[in-house]
Amino acid sequence: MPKRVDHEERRTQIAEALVRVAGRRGLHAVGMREVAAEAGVSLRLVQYYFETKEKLLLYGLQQLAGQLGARVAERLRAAGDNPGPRATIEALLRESLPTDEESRTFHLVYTSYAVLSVTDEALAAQPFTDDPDAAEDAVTRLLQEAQDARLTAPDMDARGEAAGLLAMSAGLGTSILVGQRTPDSALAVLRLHLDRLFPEGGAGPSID
Amino acid sequence: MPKRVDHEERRTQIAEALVRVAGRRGLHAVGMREVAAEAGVSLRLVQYYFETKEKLLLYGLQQLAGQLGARVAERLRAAGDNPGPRATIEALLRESLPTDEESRTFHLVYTSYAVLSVTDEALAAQPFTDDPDAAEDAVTRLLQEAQDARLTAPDMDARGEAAGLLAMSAGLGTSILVGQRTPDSALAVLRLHLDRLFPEGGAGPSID
DNA sequence: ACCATGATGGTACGGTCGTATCACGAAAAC
DNA sequence: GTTTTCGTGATACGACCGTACCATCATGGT
Repeated sequence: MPKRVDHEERRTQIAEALVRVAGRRGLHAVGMREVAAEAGVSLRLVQYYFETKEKLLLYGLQQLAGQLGARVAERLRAAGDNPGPRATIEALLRESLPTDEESRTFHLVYTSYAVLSVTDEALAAQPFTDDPDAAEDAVTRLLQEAQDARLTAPDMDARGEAAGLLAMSAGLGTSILVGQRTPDSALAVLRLHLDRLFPEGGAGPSID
Repeated sequence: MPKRVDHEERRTQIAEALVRVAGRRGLHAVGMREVAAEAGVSLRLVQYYFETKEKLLLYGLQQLAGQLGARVAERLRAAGDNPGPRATIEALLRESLPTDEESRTFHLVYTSYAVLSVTDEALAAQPFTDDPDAAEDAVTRLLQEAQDARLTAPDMDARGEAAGLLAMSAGLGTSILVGQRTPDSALAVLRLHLDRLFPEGGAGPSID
């Protein structure tokens, strides 16, 4: 047999090129040829590792979803439980805001996928329900911890608040994306909400 | 001179077809020919009234933004001030949720435009900053009224809370769109937030 | 009655897209 | 050393897209 190439590595390389192009020119405008050029390979190679464009998009989505999951997990682990639930949640939500250029690209492409998945049934809707559900679970857990530690109101609906928090964070992210709001003002809005959720005095050390 | 046709009416008719097609197959997939077929006119006519596709999209966006503004204004007028600020805000935000098929199409296409506007500089970003700003002003005003009537905390940051409320509403709308959340559960989350904003006892009659 | 002109239909053109086909190099297996 | 098979390149094909061009019809002004 001839030289064996790590398929998964190539696929990742190409998928990363896809994400870069999509972030620059919009997911709707990416073509196989442009992805190939961005990845530094020939068009044929893109076809070789992903037989069809649909599969390429799907793989790109999965990779993006994986990155998001990994990023959130890392945040959770890095922050640990030491700074207190409030700071952990704040760090988590801040991560999910398109602040720097990288996360901006990430959010743009992810949102593009989401919009496409509504009409293009080929793009599985799983990542758009499973991942948010996982995030909701995580935030819910953190809120419950805070509740157990008497940091929040005893009658707080942790799951509902988590859902609201994440929805607000997502909405703020979109606002930043379209240029309506600055990352700083979005963060301020988020903090305002968290301040009401965590009555003064019980908050852990603020990270900034 | 030959028969004169109301250009604005025709343009509206074609733009409505555009929105219908975009809601069905995705904004990225709409072509001039399909829009023409949906509107019941020939391709040439679409070209005649909108010289280029970009102008067609722009017109469609403006019309969509106008519809949104009109819908919100109507809500504000219909609800009036009689049910109290809380109920008015709730009605406002509920309107901005993709509940029925019509508003679902509306939100999908509007979101598609928003995503496109990030990379396609041709699509003016104004509607994506002006309209939300107007909505924020309206909600801020309502919150201030409520604050003056001692329905909310005296130290509430009306503008910040309005921004958060709208962001959460937008995020919930997207969740509904991608099938992660049902309209009912989204509404419940919204009410949960409003309940905390408006302490019990001061709320006006609930509308349902 | 007869034009001038707005409205409309039909169709062709250049380009790009995703995909398929053909061909070749190179290295592991025997 | 030959053969088989993976990896890679170049290129062609058919479809569709947005746009442009040309012809025709209908009608209001004179």
